[in-house]
Amino acid sequence: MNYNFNEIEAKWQKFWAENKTFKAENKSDKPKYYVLDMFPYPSGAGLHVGHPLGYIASDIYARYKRHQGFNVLHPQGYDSFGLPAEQYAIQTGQHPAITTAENIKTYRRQLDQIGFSFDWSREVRTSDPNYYKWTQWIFIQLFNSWYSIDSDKAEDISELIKIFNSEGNSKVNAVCDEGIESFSAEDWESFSSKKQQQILLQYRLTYLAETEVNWCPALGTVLANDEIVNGVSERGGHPVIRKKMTQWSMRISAYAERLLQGLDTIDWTDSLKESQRNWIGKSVGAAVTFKLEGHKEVVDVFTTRPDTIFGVSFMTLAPEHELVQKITTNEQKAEVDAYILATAKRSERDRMADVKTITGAFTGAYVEHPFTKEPIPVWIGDYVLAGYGTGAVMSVPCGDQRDYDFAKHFNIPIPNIFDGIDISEEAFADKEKTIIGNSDFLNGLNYKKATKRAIFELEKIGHGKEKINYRLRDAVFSRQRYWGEPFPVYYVNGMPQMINKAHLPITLPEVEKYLPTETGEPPLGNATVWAWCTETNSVVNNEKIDNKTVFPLELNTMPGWAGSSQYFNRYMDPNNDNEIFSKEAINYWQQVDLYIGGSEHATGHLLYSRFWQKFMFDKGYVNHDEYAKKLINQGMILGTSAFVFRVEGENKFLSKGLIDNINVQPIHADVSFVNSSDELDIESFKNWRPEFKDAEFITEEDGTFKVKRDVEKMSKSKFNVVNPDDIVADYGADSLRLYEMFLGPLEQYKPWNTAGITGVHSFLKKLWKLYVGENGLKVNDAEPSKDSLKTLHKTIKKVQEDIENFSFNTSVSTFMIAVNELTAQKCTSKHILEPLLILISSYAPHIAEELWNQLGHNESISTAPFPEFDASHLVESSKNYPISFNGKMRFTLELPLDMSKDDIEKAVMAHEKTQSQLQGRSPKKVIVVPGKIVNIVG
RNA sequence: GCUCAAGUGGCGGAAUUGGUAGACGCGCUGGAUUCAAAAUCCAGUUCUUUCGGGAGUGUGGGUUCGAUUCCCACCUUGAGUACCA
Repeated sequence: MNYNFNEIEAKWQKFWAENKTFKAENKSDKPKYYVLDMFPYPSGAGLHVGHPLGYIASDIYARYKRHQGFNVLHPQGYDSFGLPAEQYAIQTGQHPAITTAENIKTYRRQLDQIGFSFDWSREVRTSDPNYYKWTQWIFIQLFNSWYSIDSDKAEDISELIKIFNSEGNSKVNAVCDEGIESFSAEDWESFSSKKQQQILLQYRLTYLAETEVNWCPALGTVLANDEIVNGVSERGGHPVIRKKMTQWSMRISAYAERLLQGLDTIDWTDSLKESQRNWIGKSVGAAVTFKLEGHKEVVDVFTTRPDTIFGVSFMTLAPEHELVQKITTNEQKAEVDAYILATAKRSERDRMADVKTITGAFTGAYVEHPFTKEPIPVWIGDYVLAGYGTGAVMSVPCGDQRDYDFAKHFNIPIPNIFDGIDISEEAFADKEKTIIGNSDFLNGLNYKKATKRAIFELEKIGHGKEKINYRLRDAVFSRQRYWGEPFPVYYVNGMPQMINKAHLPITLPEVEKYLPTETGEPPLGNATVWAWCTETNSVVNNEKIDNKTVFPLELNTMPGWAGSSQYFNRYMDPNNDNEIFSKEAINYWQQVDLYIGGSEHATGHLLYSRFWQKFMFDKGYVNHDEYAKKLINQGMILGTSAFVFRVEGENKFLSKGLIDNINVQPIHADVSFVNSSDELDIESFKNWRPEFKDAEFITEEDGTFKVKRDVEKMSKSKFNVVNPDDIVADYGADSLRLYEMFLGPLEQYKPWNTAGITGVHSFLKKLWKLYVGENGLKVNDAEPSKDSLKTLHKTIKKVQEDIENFSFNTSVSTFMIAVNELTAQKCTSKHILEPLLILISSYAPHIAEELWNQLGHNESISTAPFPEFDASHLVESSKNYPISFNGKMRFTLELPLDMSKDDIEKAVMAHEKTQSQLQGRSPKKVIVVPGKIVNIVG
């Protein structure tokens, strides 16, 4: 009987599906464990071997936890809204829903053949109306909330209205828009309904505001900051410009501090936490107000160095700063206008690329120093960003290199306020070594004390206060796209209203064109049949829109991250039509215990979802304000591209060794044309593209044509994609699973090399032979040998440690060693081979399930308990214990057979004592590692 | 520039708390089997050597009886971020 992996794998995949082996119940006597994967976007290209890496790891862990007696939730779904499907629809007219459904089918087939233990009864799709109904519902909850600084959480908007009614807004301490006018209770009552709505909008957690956005004309939509790479769109590489538009925004800035603090409570990788910390960008300092001479306005700045306030020799405003026009004197107007025009012309990209050139202009205006009352000139310069802080800085050239360079360039004085520091060459920015001088009441103080004192003095004269600034901006939530969640919003007199929950979901309408309308409205403006409102809160679904009586609906859709921000909670109760999830479900599953996914979502999905979770926590829907206890980032599997070299200007190809000094152009060749010795199959390559048909190929002396190999990201355009379908067909899913783990540490980037898979494949064949001989099963009830018991328990220990440390690569080696040893020992005992199978079943479930079944078990191996480790089997049965000492010397200690671990330790200790006395040293500690040599630590 | 991660054979990578560096796999070399090939099995495989050894985990120092592991400085690569006041 041979190892027929294709037959075995199909058989057990069918069995698991039919018996719902991995269905998780929301009630159990067992402890719960929730293992989550980042759900995939179902792209048209299907899966390549890099995609399942994280899923294999999480599957091993989920299966391990089941063996340990946990009730495991291990769901999977699809993040199925997104731009590629829409772009495809624009090009072909094919409805995104259709292509998405097809892609999902392919993904499902590909995932199924790898043998994952997903509970598919809990599948979610973000583009499914039954799912995005709840995305819309959360949006409404956010709209109906504001952030109270006093209670430090989201509160219901009705509470805020109550406060406005009774005492106005002067005592309201909220995270809200800047510059809201204060009003009394009487004022509030006198306001029109529209004015009241406008004011409330400035407090809501999701709000409509005119914001400067990243507009991508080619894609016809706005993009979030994390969708832009090097000034062009991540998708397609189109140019992006800044543009003012009315957009929905999420007030994530309200949660900046909690998002930062929460990082300390979760077990995520340090590098990922660090990215989030940088993205949130907290800086502690002071807000300082400078009076403008001859104007009633003031200039507010934010600074992290209030201790250097006496070093201020000029102010710098961003060119876009609103005061610039007002304060510029007539003499300076021409120069300032010219400068503003010049900077406006420069794209964001140019500005980023060229940070060395110092530019700026003097406005002619002066502010007054709050303490010395000296006049300070006000400049504008594009090194000050309009979007950060207040868009204005107090420039301290002696303490900040940029201010220093600016001052040098424009011959502005550079007063020195540091004791004993030479600033003739560069600014001095070392806070630790700072001693302030030349600064009135701050003289002689260090950075910390001077900062405290400066803030105290500023507060005293009403010119400033302590302030914490965050780099984190509110997130723009509108997209001018078709293939996304519609907003549950309609407008009355231009003011947004929420559609009643009873009418949800507001489903996507059919449109003829997926491009924006001719008047520039988003694609949903093309709909002629859709949901519409005849009067407030009365929605008619899917009828022809009657333009006379209708209140218009929001035509934007939500961004990609909307659907992925609560999916992990929806998995707990995915088919619930009445609630996003039941109380029972969330109380049982609580939160994700282990989350595995890529680190590319560090400042996107992984930040937004934490924000929504904190909001859901504030509203009492969930029990934890962090949803994922532990997160692991799997590294990417890279492709090994193959390059052929074409002589510049000729249709002639040179083998790798012949290039020398000839001018050649490297061209990607499909990796399927290249064998493991890097030789190109010239015929296949010629037939690949018509232009290569008649090309000339110059081979090496031995007649082969060699390609150059290079490791790159796996991608269709680089022709280095390896399809898991082919691997499964040739070697089986178990081989694929083992090999992906064997490639290297989970979190590391590593290249794929199909040639190496023979190693794990032959391991599986050996494993099969260990159990099955020519006449069927070889396993019997024989007493296991000491050596076999040792092999087994060594393996149990190692594999358990490996899984708990997520070092899946080394357990594959451990299995190989175990099978080799047991084969050499001619082990046939079921007391060894049964537990071994359970260990392997997490990694290679199909073969394990088959052998388990042949051993006479009717239940799936996934229900078997994890074997217990017994250290007593690991005690050396050999007589000799080599002792490493002093690097060079070795002692051999003779000990009786079958000594206990403690006795060995005592014996070694005694021996070591005499030896070390001879050496003139005394030992501190003796370590006995079962199964290994004895170590002495001095 | 800043932050983070990582540098070990021809390659992917092991090495637990500082204790025999290179497990395991690929590749390569030799052998067995075969008419032959594939497959399988066995042996070898860090470098160097006068066959006694010697050197060796990016480089240079340090701590230690002992360092791939800890400390300091530097170099290289990768990732993220970028005029953040």
